[in-house]
Amino acid sequence: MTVVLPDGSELSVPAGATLEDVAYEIGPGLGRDTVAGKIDGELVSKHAAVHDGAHVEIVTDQSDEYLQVLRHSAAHVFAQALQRLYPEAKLTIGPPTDEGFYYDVANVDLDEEDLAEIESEMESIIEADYDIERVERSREEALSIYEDNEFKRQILDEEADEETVTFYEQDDWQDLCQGPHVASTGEVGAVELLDISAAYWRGEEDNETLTRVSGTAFPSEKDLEEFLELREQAKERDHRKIGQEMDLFSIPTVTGPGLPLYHPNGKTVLRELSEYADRLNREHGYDEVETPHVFRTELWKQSGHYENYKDDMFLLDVNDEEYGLKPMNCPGHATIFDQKTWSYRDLPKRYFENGKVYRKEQRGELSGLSRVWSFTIDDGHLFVRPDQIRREIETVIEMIFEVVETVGLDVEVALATRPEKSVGSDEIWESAEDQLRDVLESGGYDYDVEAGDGAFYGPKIDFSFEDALGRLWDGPTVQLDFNMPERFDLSYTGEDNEEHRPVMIHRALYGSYERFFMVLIEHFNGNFPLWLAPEQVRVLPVSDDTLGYAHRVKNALEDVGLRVEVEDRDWTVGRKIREAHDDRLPYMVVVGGDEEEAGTVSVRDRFENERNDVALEEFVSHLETERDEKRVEPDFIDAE
RNA sequence: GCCGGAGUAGCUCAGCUGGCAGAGCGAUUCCUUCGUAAGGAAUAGGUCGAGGGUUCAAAUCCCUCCUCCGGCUCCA
Repeated sequence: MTVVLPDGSELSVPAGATLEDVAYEIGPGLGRDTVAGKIDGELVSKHAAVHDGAHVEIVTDQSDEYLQVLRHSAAHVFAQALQRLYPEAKLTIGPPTDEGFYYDVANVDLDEEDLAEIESEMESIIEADYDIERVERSREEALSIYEDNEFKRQILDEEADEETVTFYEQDDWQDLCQGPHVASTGEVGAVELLDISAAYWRGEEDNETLTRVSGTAFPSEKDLEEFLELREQAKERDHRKIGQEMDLFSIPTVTGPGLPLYHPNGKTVLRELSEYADRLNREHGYDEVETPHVFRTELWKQSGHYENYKDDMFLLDVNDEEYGLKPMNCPGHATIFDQKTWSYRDLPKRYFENGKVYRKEQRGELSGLSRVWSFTIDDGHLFVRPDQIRREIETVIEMIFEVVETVGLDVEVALATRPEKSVGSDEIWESAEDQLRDVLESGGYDYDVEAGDGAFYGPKIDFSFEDALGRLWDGPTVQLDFNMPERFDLSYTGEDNEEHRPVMIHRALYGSYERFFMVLIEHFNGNFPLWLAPEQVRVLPVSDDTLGYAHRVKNALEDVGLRVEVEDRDWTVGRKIREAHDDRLPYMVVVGGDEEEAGTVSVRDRFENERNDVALEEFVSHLETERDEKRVEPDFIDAE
């Protein structure tokens, strides 16, 4: 039979060959170095048998996948160490992750102080350099080994359909596992246990709570140190820390959880963002609307939110009538649409509102600005004819990419398709999904398909961003909705003089301002582009003698709408510069007697570039351009 | 909501084997008027997250609650 190698070439191998055999077939050196392999893209043990026509790839310690294999083995080292110290601990699953590995265990009580002890036990296992061996056992034998471990038994019952299952052994310890693993525990190199948390068995809330210990592993101590260093640096970018440092926002205990207060600096950034969105919306034919923060629950019953999300809504009793803070803007917008009759000629109708909504999220979920109880959606709702869906979706995606590119973010795109529980006919779902897919394809966008992840009312395209720690958060979105028009009995009169049902499209360019702000803070590390910077220029007089001139410079900059302050504390120039850098100013200008006489300024930017004897008008006009073009970095002084 | 960690001055944090609540930064006042990353001195600033308990004595030990952090689960 033949297998296909990564370069597309074919290799013929004897029937029953394993990946390791394939590697030896390619070359004895590669055979010896083989750690694991991939068959049709799936990481498997080097002992796995290949099938005819399989796309195979050999994993050696030079491969990207090697780290995954090594970390999987590190999870085993952890589990062995744990069971040496706590023989009663029950193992469940312990896979590698992007950052390291974890192992979920039961029947053991751990706190952070125990980790150090386990870690040193792990180190002695690594030092002992036990061979890691793959062993096949019968199902019966496996079941008897796990007589007291209902989790492993469940795995055997549900996942192992073969009569033999594989174990990996090291020293006197073994674990039911498909592998692959490195050759010996010594190969694991450097490990560190990072965290202890809880996880539900099989990820289901009703199941047992397990203890999850997560850690990371690298081939060498040096790699581990580098990783930990990067992790520390990432924490420095945390929006909560920068938000405090730059006086952007706060979430004091007294206001309640997840209810952020925006300080003047933070509000300035948000205002710039909303002005940008307003401009884009106007350019694309949106009409701005406004709706209140609270409605009779009748409205939420009509929209269906009440029955689905009642427990997560803030409900109020007003004169014996129930009201609810709005968790979404769409019912309000649908109601506006419903206030008059529409012709097919009027569509698409595009409404827009920066609407603050309130959702009582689970307490354990709240986190900085990324998950809050009150947030503002840059919410757009489009009421369209079925034949207009494609064009409108296309435009929304263009708008989203304009925003994303303007700020220089990386975004991941996912098409979420019909879930099991959904409303709407097969035809309309199929057509809608096709149109979304088609827009993504013809636009040449890279995207993943998340099958069954759509909303119950329609398919959607989600755009997500990474935070400083690499966690993904949903941002912009565009969603089709077949449900809301039904529930609000929306209609328009068609060319045929019959009533027709419009389709609703929900969309947000930022997602929520809160979350987008969080992503931007971490993305820029607080070093906002000029157009977003809360304070754009700080004027630093050399001494009190030039305070007057400093204010004249400030006025000249403010005349073109720049945000400027004069540093008038009686500090040394060095100190003023230091402070302005700490405050992440894009630009500072130093003025003294020389500048006053010549009518110039000395410019310094956040990259510590300096340029003296600059004509004020030249600086002002550059800043206007830099701001209006939304350039990401200060570029008045070209780096030489 | 679940498991683990944490909450002390405006900020960052020390004190926590029980015995007078501390430091640095910031703030205020005074001196200094300074040329490209911290000039000097003095002063003020605290219900130690909240409530209860143990004790002669609690920031420190115990209980309950609140809030935050890391994961899990959830996310219209």
